[in-house]
Amino acid sequence: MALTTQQRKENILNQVFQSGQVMVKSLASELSVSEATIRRDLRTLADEKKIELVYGGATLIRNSDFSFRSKQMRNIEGKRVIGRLASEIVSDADLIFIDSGTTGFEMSPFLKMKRELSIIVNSSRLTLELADKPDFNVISLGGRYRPDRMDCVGPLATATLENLRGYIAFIGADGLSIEFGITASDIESAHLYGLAVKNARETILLVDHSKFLSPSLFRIVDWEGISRVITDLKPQLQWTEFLESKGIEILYP
Amino acid sequence: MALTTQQRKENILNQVFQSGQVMVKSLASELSVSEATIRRDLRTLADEKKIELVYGGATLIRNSDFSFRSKQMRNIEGKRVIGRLASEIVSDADLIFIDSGTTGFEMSPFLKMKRELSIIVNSSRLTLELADKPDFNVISLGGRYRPDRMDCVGPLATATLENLRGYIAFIGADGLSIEFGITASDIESAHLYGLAVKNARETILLVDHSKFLSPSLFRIVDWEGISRVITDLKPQLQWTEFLESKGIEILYP
DNA sequence: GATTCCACGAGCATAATCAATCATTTCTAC
DNA sequence: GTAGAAATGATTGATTATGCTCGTGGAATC
Repeated sequence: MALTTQQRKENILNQVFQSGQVMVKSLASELSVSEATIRRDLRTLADEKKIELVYGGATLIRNSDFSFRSKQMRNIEGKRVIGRLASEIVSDADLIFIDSGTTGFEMSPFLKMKRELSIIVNSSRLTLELADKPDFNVISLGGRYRPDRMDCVGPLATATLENLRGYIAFIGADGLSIEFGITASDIESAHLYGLAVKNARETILLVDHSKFLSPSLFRIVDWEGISRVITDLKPQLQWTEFLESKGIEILYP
Repeated sequence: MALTTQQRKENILNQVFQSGQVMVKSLASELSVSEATIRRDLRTLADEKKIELVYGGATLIRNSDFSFRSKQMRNIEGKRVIGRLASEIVSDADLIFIDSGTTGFEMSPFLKMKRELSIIVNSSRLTLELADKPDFNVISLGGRYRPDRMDCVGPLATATLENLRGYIAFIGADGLSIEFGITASDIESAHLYGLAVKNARETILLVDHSKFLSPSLFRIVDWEGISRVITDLKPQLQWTEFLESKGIEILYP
């Protein structure tokens, strides 16, 4: 049988996914091509991160790489620090909510060190990232899916959220203002996260230093619902004084 | 035979949909035109995103496979055919529900030729697959996420579904039984899809021929809610008679 | 650690396929 | 009928795929 290169590669991929491993020799005889061709195929597939080369053949890829960390990663280091600090608040078997922003996403590697967490999310990135840990229970909110942000919002999301209480909410705002409160750059996120805070047992705010004094258009909540703020640098005096007056704890490295 | 350009392209498209793959050489001899003409046709169709060029011919649009294909690729060709037939029922701007099975997933390349669909899903695979088309409105059900099936089920999913009506449901059963009805292999899927059928305006059943006479444990619904059955091979006489007596239309290639 | 075996990658030759171009034919509008 | 446009077929050079050989080096056995 004369297979095209595409068909052959698909065949190889199927075998890899099926049995977790393939060998150059057997593929060559099975597909009636030379071992050189098989090696070339495997190398191409490996370049595309579809498989992983091993001596004698290829295997499934280990790191299910869903991390498109390329764009909009301003101050990624700061967000990672915040993610680590935030994770320290979480205990085994906790019930938490994480919003769909990049800061919350940075919690995931540290959260994976915990055990038996239940995690409410509206982000498909976080779902995929966290769900591969078998003892985690990931609850997706549902709703209208926004491809650009990879999250779900809208009435269906809020309706689902109304059925959930007792969680610790981790919210990453787009902007902060002493007078106006915590803000987001789009109204649907603001509405959903406002409800998330309202129903939460406790709310932790995750904001890197650039968010102070740069409010966005839509208010999520005012300061009443917030119990702690985690950031990457010590805020200015006016902020520390303000937050202290509100009884809000400030955490930074 | 003298075909017009248009007829020839339709013929090519049909072949691609039927077998998933066409080759320049065979098309040229089959349609009695030069290979150059075939290449031009294929390039035009590829420019219209109808097919994808590969070395030696063309294939269906490739779904962005990550590790999905790992299991349950039994009878993938049959499922693709069913997916194509099912898509023909869908019109532009329709509201549809698709379950999280592989058969439903095979509808996606054909659905992408439609416009302005609203699609209710509980599968993150389908979400990611369909959401990159800007005029599509993807509604995710939410609920407890199951990593192995990449879908959401449970009370939160059913609660969200209770808010939605008027859609056409496409359900891919795991098994069929004349006495017991349509069945699934896990109770949570069965419960969710049972509700999906109950609230649907119309329900289309997608089952490849292997599902006939192999019922699973958990009933989704009995036959009352089903208006059409789409399969890949003509069922046995007892099935055609039974479905006819229930007023259920049968579609196969 | 030394030896043997064999997988691997690079380079080359061959064959198949593709893209671009041009001449010819067919279709269409006037 | 004629001119212009579109479609087709053939040709050519470029690209891609494949198989073979050979030198290198990793892996297993002793």
